[in-house]
Amino acid sequence: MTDAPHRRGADRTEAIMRTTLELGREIGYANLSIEAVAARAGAGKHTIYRRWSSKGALLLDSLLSLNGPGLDYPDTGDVVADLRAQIYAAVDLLAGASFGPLFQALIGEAQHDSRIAAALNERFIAPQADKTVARLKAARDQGQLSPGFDLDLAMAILSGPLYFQLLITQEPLTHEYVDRILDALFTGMGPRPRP
Amino acid sequence: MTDAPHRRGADRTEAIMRTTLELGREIGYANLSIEAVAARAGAGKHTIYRRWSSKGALLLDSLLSLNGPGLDYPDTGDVVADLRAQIYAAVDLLAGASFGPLFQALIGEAQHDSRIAAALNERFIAPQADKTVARLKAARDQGQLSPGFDLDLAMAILSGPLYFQLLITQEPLTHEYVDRILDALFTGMGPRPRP
Amino acid sequence: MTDAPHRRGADRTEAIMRTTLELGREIGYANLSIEAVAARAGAGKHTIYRRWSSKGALLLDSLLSLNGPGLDYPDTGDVVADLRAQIYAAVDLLAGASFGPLFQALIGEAQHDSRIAAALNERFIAPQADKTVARLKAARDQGQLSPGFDLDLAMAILSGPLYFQLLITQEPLTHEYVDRILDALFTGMGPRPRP
Amino acid sequence: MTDAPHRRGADRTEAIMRTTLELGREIGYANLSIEAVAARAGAGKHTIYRRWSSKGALLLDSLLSLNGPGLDYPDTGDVVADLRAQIYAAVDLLAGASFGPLFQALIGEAQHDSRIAAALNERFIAPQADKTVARLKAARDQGQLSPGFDLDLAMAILSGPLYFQLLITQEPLTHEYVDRILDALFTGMGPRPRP
DNA sequence: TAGTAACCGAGACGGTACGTCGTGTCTTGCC
DNA sequence: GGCAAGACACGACGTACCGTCTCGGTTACTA
Repeated sequence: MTDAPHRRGADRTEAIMRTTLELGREIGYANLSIEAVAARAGAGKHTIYRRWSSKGALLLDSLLSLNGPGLDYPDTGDVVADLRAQIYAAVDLLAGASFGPLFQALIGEAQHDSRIAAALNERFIAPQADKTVARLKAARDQGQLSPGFDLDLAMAILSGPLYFQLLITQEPLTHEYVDRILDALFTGMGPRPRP
Repeated sequence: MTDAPHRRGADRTEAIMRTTLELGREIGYANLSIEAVAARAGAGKHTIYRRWSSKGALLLDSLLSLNGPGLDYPDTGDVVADLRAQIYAAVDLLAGASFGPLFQALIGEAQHDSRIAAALNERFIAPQADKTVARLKAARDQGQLSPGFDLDLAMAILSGPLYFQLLITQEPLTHEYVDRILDALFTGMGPRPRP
Repeated sequence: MTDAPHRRGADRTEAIMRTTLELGREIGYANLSIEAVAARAGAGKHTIYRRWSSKGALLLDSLLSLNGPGLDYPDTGDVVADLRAQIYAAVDLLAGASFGPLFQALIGEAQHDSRIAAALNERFIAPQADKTVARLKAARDQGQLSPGFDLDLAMAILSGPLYFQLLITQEPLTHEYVDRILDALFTGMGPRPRP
Repeated sequence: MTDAPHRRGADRTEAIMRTTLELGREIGYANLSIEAVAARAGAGKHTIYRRWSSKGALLLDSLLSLNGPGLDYPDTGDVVADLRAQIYAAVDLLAGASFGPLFQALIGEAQHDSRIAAALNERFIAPQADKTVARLKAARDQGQLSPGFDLDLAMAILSGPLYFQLLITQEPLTHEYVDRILDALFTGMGPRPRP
């Protein structure tokens, strides 16, 4: 009817991904199995394996199919405000009750499966980082940051502590904590030590 | 004969942990199974399950059994040098060819298993962090850092980017990168932005 | 090609039963395990459990798959000769070197597992008994036996001592012994006691 | 204190056998394990293995420890009445609700374990049979039975159908059925067939 | 419009590992 | 020195998924 070229195929793909997220939220990633997704989705296992090579790949696609909108930076002229807005959004996604645990589990999976790691990087992490770096670069070009400002390192200082908290100490990620990091990055930690 | 109190038990425990590391290095964490460890160690599966509740718990203990010495800070009076030395050591352990992949996989496992996460934190992460914070505090008390210096945040800025690189972007962790972070923390990123 | 309806399934079923008998003869029923049958047959354990609920059920089917022909009575007009022929055949099967031990073990198993007992009865014992009773009935109808002749009891007297010898005293079952029982049944034990 | 030479030992032996019967009646022979008996009896496994070589041997001893009195034939002069009394008693024991299932299971076990079979024969079956044969012999010697009366066969005809019913068809054993067999043996089945 | 190829559900299949249970042997320490 | 307690190596249990495969029964393109 519509112009969708592979109607049946796309339907199944979406149904499977939807089921994956649904089931994943219910029973957690560790208990999730392709077998169970197939059963719940009313799909044959083959139909899943035809599309994805592993549980991780399936979840990755499923999660990425969510943020159709994507997180784009507006450039309001205020770097800090822009970064803050964007990081708030990212934190809400990663640490939110809905899909936070699945995101977290997916990053966990990436530690055993380098293909997942690569795909996760390429399709989720890098785009985010690139936008952050681009926004910082714009600020630097406009003279808001010193010419020697290390863009990549700044990005890492903004992201690292958050992922550290998410993955390692497993404490809740709050907006307040984001503020502290932003503050430290742009205001500094205080006078340098005198060795 | 000797004063060894639980000779038989301790013997098996050590043998199993040794085998776990050996086999883990050979075939990787994902392919590691309790069954295989038992077989290789000449132990019954029950003997393993009696001690550890999961593959992750076994690997955690096995890895922690390695650095009996632990990484202690000398206080040379130079905070930056002391931190650098300690972080170098940590990075060499986490990213080293020997056990780096296993450490990484263990952190991955912690994302699906909250008991592993808690144990990992309590027995590996927190002690390290505490020492770092203590060393920073000593420096602050001695006036080498400003009174408002946020110790915990500094620790997070030192650790976060490293774990980010280890777990997320999966790029190699170098001493040079550690230097950049230390530099950024204590020297600053440059003048603050003018919003 | 042919009319075989469930080719793949039937193939595995037969292969598994064949292996069961083969392995059972080699190592005995007590040492037989579903695990070992699966391994020898090149089958997954699940494939066995899908068909049979226990070792006993598997052996029962395997043994029954043997005598496709079955033991049928010809009616030559001579009851005793007909019975003799049929009982000889039964005794040869039950006490034969090939499968006797397995039959015996199966009857043993039936003592702990009432489902086995029921199936064994229904599919092996009862058909045999029915045929014997039918042959006796024909003889009685033709006036070769007295009208009050107790068919069921006669059947029990023909079978009981044989199973007693097989299962309880574990002495070898000979044709000569069958003859003695037949003789006793139809000729009598001698004059009745005078109380 | 008393003259019992191995007081502690005998105590344990009895306690273990008592527990075996108790537990056997509760959960059935198939589910019975030496481990469970030891636990319930508050005994070490070693203490059991020191005395019995297998579950079957333990149960055999336990069951035999029951009928301290034993079943002795009075010789009232009436063979049939004497036999009837004794067989009633045997049937009540073997098919009784209390220990019948355990007896039955033990006979089942004997089919896989020839040591059990031998012991069962020697200590339970043969003594019974011997007494029966002896009683029959006395009757024959007193002229109550014909000189050619086959004592062993008569014993087998008396026992066989009962065990057949107990072990094979698993129908209840009644006194009425015993009567039918006695009747057939001593009164005959009717006129011989004319071949 | 008929044929035909791809896709699909269902699920059988050979595997691997799971976590549990019971075996029979052993070691330890109490009494 | 017998005993309770239970650790130990071992082997099998029955289950769960894996990833591959075969089977028919629809689609939906192609000729």
